[in-house]
Amino acid sequence: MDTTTATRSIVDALTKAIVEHRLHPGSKLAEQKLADHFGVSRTLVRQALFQLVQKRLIRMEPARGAFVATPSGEEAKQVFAVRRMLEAEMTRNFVRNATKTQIQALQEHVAQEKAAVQRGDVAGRTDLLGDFHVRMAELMGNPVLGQILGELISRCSLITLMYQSDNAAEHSAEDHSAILKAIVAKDETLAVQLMEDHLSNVEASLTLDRKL
Amino acid sequence: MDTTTATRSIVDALTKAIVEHRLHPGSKLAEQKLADHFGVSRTLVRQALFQLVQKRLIRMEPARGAFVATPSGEEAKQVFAVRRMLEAEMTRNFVRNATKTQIQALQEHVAQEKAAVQRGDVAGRTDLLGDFHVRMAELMGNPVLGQILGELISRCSLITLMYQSDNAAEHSAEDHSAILKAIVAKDETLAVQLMEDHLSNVEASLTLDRKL
DNA sequence: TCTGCAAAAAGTGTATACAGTTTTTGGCTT
DNA sequence: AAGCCAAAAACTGTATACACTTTTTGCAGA
Repeated sequence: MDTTTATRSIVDALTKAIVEHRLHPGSKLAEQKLADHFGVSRTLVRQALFQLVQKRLIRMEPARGAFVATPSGEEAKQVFAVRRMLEAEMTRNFVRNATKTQIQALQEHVAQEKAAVQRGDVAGRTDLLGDFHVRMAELMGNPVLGQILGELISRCSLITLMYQSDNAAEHSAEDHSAILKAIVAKDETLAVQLMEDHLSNVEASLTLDRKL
Repeated sequence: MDTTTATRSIVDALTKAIVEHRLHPGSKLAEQKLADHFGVSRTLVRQALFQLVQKRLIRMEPARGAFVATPSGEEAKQVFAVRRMLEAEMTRNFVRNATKTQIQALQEHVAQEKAAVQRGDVAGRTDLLGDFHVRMAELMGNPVLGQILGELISRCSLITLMYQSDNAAEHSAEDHSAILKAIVAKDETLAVQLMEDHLSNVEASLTLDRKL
């Protein structure tokens, strides 16, 4: 197996674990334990950890090791600010250029979201709600944008875990539905506005200013 | 020295070399040679190389090694598209919120650009022209945005080297000056428009569709 | 029981070793 | 002289070794 693949699978596994909240913010990530778990040497684990540092999902302290990241409230606001910039324009472009097939793909996604909400599947729901945004970026045929957004959204899953005050994020599925409706109606201004509002709502539902 | 610092300095040195065109797209980066050059073992060099892969400045081929990236024309367009999204909004926010001190800082930067252009300092000019955008992002007090933009701009320096057809980018200093003038005049719409046009001009000055 | 401290254990940071692959070299054939 | 193949060299991918740092453990003293 080439190094890229081996390291990549560790990065993916750890990313998944963090995004799905199986690893909590602040948790220690001991290299040897991870190495044993994945059946490889520390070398590959370290390579993976360094990549996760760059994705801002973990931090490394000199001689103390790696820990799941604990983004500050300030950082959270910045992440949301960038997301609004990117996703507003993304939405605008989507309204202008999306094909029927692409819109249909998004509609199916939203249907899945609703199903997850209805059956109380919290993990699946969280996953799908983030995926909505990534999916949209991918459909735009701009992988550069898709990758940046994907990373920002990963960070958001840490942020929401740390700062969620209530379950206001449950409205997200409805927000997505409304955005999609505006897209279908080719109402560019409304779709953009709804997307911005949606992201602001998610941010507002967090208590980013609480003291630590 | 903690690992972060050691590896970081290698990443920075290689980044600088690539951005400043001392390492050309496609060049082989042999690990042992780099290790000897930096006076460290291959271990640290490899860590640095992996980070550069994530920054999209190099690519690694299985069992063949690392090479300076050769971004495709398509990728270049995507990078510029994302830059327009981010920098348009960044400019809007800047007009709204920038303090006198911040505007002054940008004015001094533009003055430096003009000086570099006037004395024919190509390397310094290229550096400063990219820095204008990074500086603006930093002044906005959003490091998350700053970092993303910084990486996109690094990639642009590879892109411009590969696809530059003429020296149309020489107009950039004037563009920056015009943008700044609109900012001073608090003309939000104009400033945003000029920034978008500026980025489109830079992109248009490249021959991104040429066959390889 | 609680505090402090020293020894031991565990963990990180870097270098090196080694297996497997790719590239280069050099000679042999045509 | 050009092309081809095998041996050698160079290089990558992973594991391991080792020095140094941090954390834990366990015991002595108050």
